[in-house]
Amino acid sequence: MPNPPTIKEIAKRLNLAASTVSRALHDHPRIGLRTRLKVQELARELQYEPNQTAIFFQQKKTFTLGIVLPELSEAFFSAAISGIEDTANKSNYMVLLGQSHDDTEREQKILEIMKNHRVDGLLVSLAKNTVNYAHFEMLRKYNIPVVFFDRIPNMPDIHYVASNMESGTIQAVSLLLRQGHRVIGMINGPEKLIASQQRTTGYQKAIQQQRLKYDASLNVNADLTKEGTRNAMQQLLSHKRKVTAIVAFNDYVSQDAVQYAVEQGLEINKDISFVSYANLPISSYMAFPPLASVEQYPYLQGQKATEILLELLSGKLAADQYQQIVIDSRLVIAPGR
Amino acid sequence: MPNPPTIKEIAKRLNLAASTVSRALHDHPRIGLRTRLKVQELARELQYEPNQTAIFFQQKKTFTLGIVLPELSEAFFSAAISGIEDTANKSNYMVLLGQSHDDTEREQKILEIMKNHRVDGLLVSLAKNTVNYAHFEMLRKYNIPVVFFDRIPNMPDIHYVASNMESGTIQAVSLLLRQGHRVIGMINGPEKLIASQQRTTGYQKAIQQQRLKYDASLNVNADLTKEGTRNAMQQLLSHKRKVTAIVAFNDYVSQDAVQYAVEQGLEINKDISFVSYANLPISSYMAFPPLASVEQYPYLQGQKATEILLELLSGKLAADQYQQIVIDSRLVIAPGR
DNA sequence: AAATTTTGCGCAACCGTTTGCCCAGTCATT
DNA sequence: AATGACTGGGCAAACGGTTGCGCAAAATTT
Repeated sequence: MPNPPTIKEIAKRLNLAASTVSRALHDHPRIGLRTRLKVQELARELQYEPNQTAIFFQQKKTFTLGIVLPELSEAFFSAAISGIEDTANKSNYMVLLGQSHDDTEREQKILEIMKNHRVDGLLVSLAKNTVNYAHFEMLRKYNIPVVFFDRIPNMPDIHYVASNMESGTIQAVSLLLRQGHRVIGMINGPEKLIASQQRTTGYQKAIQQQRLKYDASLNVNADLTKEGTRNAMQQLLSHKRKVTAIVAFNDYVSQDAVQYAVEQGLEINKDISFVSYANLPISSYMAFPPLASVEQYPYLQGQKATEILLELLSGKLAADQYQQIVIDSRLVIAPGR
Repeated sequence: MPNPPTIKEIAKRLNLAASTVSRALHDHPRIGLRTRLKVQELARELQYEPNQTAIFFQQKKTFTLGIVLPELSEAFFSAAISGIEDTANKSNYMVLLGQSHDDTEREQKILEIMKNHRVDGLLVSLAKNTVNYAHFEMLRKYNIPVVFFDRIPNMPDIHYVASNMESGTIQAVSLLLRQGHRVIGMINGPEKLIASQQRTTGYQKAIQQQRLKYDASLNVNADLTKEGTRNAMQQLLSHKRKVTAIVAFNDYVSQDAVQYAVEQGLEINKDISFVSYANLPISSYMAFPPLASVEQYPYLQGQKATEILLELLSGKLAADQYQQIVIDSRLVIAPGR
């Protein structure tokens, strides 16, 4: 009862060496069948369980993956983490969690702690204002592999999984164009974000496919806050051309924009229509859900990123074989529309 | 560059014993000022960092808390985990995550793995169909303290933090009564859930405070699925007395119920009104948000539960001083109503 | 029957840190 | 000058498991 049984304990009782017991438990071929069975039986009887901390220490490996992401309360991330967890668990890895709450400083601290905790590898989605990547460079020295997902840094020589917003954006804008919209506003995210740039590119391509002219003043960068969105809407609604449709950065932004439009007396889906990028599984309950939404496959992203990390850890992949996986986003038409 | 510096390394370079270095780094008073400074300087220079896995092993402590909960995609839990994480981090603990996805079997597996990973303690919110608690009893043998939160087992001698749904329910029903409603339906959760029972009690008390009679047929148990909710609504709407208000188990249920009512041609907030229990921070975007919602303070619950666990771990609290904290829920009127 | 290989197991070091105990030198007390 | 009390530091064990190497006995080959 007091102390959990150890290998030494088993060895003593059976008059064997600890090494023999260890090997027997691992079905080492050099151990005779009889002793092997004896050992395994006693181990079962004593309910022996290896002390993982000892193994971690000895093997210099913790079977732990660190996850650093901005906010679990964002549906995208809580879906992604399920993909991560499921994949990690299949390979007997556990998941250490850290939320940056979109604060770079906190992100750095978490990284520091995780490094000290000796996680085997890291899965990271950046805080939205992280522009300095020194804390990630630092990890290279410690040989801790990092795979980024979704919010990836603008940095060479990294592993990442991200969705390409371009394809989904093309589809979204094309849909609006097919529906006859000609003046389409875009509430985009922070300019430096890759995801914002991809949205811009997609928007341009879709417009130009129809031999229309791209009007940069219809593409407004906002900061994803409610206030920012409202300002962007104000700007778009006062555009000299009449905006009849909006592509919003994500569902949260979309809903804030809808709210503003309603306040301005506009009738949704008549005066103005919305498409968005899927963050919310519950948008069917919304007063005015977007016409369509670009799916970003969060679970899949988490899964792929974890798979890469695991391959890096198992040596199947060399650290400098940089994996850069892009998952095409895809437009999903809201049911019943 | 090859191996990270160790205490032994420092000791060798300074011609000291490892023990002296260790003590010097910990500002042990028995070490002279001069050597202490010398050691600390070299440590800084070499960028020495203690090998946590070695410390974990030696101290039989991992500074890791295991979190087991049903679903991070439920807003309640993603808020709770922030409370947990923040509190844990303050005391230099990290958080190991495991989602049961409301599957008892998976819950057991996670517990097993976490035990093997030697987490110092556990914070658990039960899968909704967990009725057998053997896997938790097992943890006692390993001296791993567990604090339950929100979804707590019906079991004596445990630590827990949970919100008491009764107070909020009384307030919710009272509000409806004040507004003139006399026939109030309740879509409750699974009968065996403590949270369901508390809702029932609260409902009864509020009714009886007004010298009205409790009608059990107005209190319907459902399984929280969309179908279950629709069945419950059907039952309530066909009640011989005309139901003019509904208390829904949570916001998800509420929205499903609203949807059903709308389909039946009822006008929300006129023919029928809804109050609910807060799960969704975004209900302001809903087509028909509940009139009011019972707040359950997820962040606070996570925080309190973690505080208790930390006190248990630090020995401030004995394992058998069972902490059972109940946080009163409180009705929050939706803004602008 | 001798030489060789195989089989089965033990010895001991090692991973990095902490900590109880011991010891030598220094200083202060009688 | 002898005794005692500090001061500053070292020795070695311990935490639990793994693994390279060595060695004897058994089995096989010649």
